[in-house]
Amino acid sequence: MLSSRDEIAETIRKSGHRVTPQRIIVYEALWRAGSHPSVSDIHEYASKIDPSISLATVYKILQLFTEIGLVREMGFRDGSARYDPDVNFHINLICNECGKIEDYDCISFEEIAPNLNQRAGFQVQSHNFEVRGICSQCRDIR
Amino acid sequence: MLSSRDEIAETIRKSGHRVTPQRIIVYEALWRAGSHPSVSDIHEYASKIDPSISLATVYKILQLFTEIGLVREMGFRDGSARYDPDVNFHINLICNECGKIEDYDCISFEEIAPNLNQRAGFQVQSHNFEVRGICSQCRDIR
DNA sequence: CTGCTTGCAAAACTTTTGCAGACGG
DNA sequence: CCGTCTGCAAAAGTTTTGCAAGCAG
Repeated sequence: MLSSRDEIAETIRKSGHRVTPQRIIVYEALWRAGSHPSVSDIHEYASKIDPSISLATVYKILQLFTEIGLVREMGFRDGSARYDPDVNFHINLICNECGKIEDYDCISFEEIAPNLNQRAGFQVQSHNFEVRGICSQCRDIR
Repeated sequence: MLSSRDEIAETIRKSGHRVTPQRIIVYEALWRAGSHPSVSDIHEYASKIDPSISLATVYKILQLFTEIGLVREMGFRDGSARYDPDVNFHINLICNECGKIEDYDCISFEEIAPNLNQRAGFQVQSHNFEVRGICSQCRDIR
């Protein structure tokens, strides 16, 4: 995570966009509104800090953050999008029973698909690696 | 792909569900309505075979197929869900420019995350590995 | 026959859009 | 100050639901 507000502001500014209070709040909400939060989660958390922040604004900011690589859009299909502020390569373990999402570290992407750029001519910008199943807690309950 | 209608019917029956013409049509549409089709794509294709098939029915059937492992729900977030009838482990290369989705084979999942079940107590049911970027064609145009 | 499935239409959500006013640099 | 950004409200989609009628087994 980017440690301070200054660092976040710097990243936004460098990408050619303006630093606004709403953007700072949304970035904080991304990390604090629970793990892999939905847009609603983020908006709910952000509203605690600034009740006037609008849902549409949250959508727009998340779109911007995705473009500049500050967050990763998860293809979590429960009707709504989920966001992962950890943009480093990792596996998301999603429990089909309780819905919990856990991060799991594995070997590097380069080891998984060596020279993807040369072989397929594909220039990688982001990853989304989801594995669904039953987590240990839900398995034990059964 | 399951080669014949009989095989598909058998799989559905074995899962404890009824075999209906709509289910057979949707399964065929999954493979023929283009690569990684959306629900609309599938419904459109299915309608050519049976114009009376309803969109709600297609949704319900896709939900069932996902549960019994006959198809994989992709977390492709362009507003609508996408489905991949190839449930074998592979990478989906998604072009951020033109939207094209390509399949890419890589090392096995067991090599990527060895003994996931023992290590994390996670019982894997399905995979969804998406890599976004720019495809060779779009890169050449630039 | 029984009760799972379908089709229809409405409802519930999520996400996008257009615009006037606010404000960051 | 200029041009980007926000908030609002409406619009556009997508997905779900309830129910009566239809069919698979």
